[in-house]
Amino acid sequence: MPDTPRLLDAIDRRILGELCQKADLSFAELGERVGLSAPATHERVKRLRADGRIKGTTAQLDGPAIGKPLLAFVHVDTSGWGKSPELMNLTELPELEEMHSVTGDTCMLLKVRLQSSQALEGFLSRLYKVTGVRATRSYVALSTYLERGVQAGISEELLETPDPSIGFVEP
Amino acid sequence: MPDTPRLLDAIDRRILGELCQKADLSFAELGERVGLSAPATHERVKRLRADGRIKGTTAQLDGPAIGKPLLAFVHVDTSGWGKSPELMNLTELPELEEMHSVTGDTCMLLKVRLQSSQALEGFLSRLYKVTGVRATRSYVALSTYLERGVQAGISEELLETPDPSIGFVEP
DNA sequence: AATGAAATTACCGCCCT
DNA sequence: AGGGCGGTAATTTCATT
Repeated sequence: MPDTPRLLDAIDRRILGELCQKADLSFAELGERVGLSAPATHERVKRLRADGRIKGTTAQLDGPAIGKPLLAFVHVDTSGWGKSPELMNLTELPELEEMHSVTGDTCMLLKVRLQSSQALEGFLSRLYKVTGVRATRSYVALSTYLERGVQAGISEELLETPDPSIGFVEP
Repeated sequence: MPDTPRLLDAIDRRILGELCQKADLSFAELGERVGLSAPATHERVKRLRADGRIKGTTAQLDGPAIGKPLLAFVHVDTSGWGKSPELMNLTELPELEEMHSVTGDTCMLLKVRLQSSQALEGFLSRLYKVTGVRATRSYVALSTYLERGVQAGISEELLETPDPSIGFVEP
């Protein structure tokens, strides 16, 4: 299975664009939107899955509506680096949604969605029991203005050479 | 429309647990897993949608496989507060996946997925053009160990009173 | 265009107020 | 008696060849 089996054409992108917003379309409906017959569309989607472009389809749950009104991002400073088995154990907690190692002043970035601030305290307490965890910094979400999965589109705009006369620095 | 129309029972939670992992099960299959007939399961799912527990279903795209290998979290310092129309314009960029206002030393937290580091530069450049944006700090993901949507489960573990003898502080 | 599977509706019965 | 909920059967829509 090659890494980039085939190139995506315009129709593939439109299919991905539709499916990442609403995955429960019928193939007939999806085909109509992209200008293909149902079976042809089905074939495309099967290919996109086989090529690993589409990893699967999931239901989007509403955090507050299922009892998890609190969203937080936790930066973690560790003494060691990367994937420790102990750290990976946290993965079993359904409250943990993301775990990335990142560049910058911290090593690990976690995204957690919790029942309450008490649960956040419980989570941090759990985190500090992991050997190698030095310190944490938490950012609690006050409002979420946008939250969605990977989008198919790509902006030309961002690839333009930035105007050097404007200039910016990260401190 | 009441905020919490009905309470979730054990079967609802199991349905949510299945669907947030794999939303393209047949109702027959899903029903088998939770111990209900297909129509009864369908009824439950319809209710969970109507009550806003399930917001929709989406395809999970693979970032690298669709040409976006770079994931970054950008903390933004703004002079004003909250939702400015100018900031909300960024929402149109498919590279922007999340935007939250957060507690802590920065005001806004963004999640972006991009084609390249050049595109990240382009994005930051675009960001600095928004009035009120003072400074940014970017965390680029080196490895993603876990990335998933809202999970249905809730850990009892985190609600236990933390052992006060351990103790921890956020600096 | 045809076949088989699945979603969806209709309708009936049970249980617990 | 009635409302909520689940089961079976019938129908329509959709996936798949």
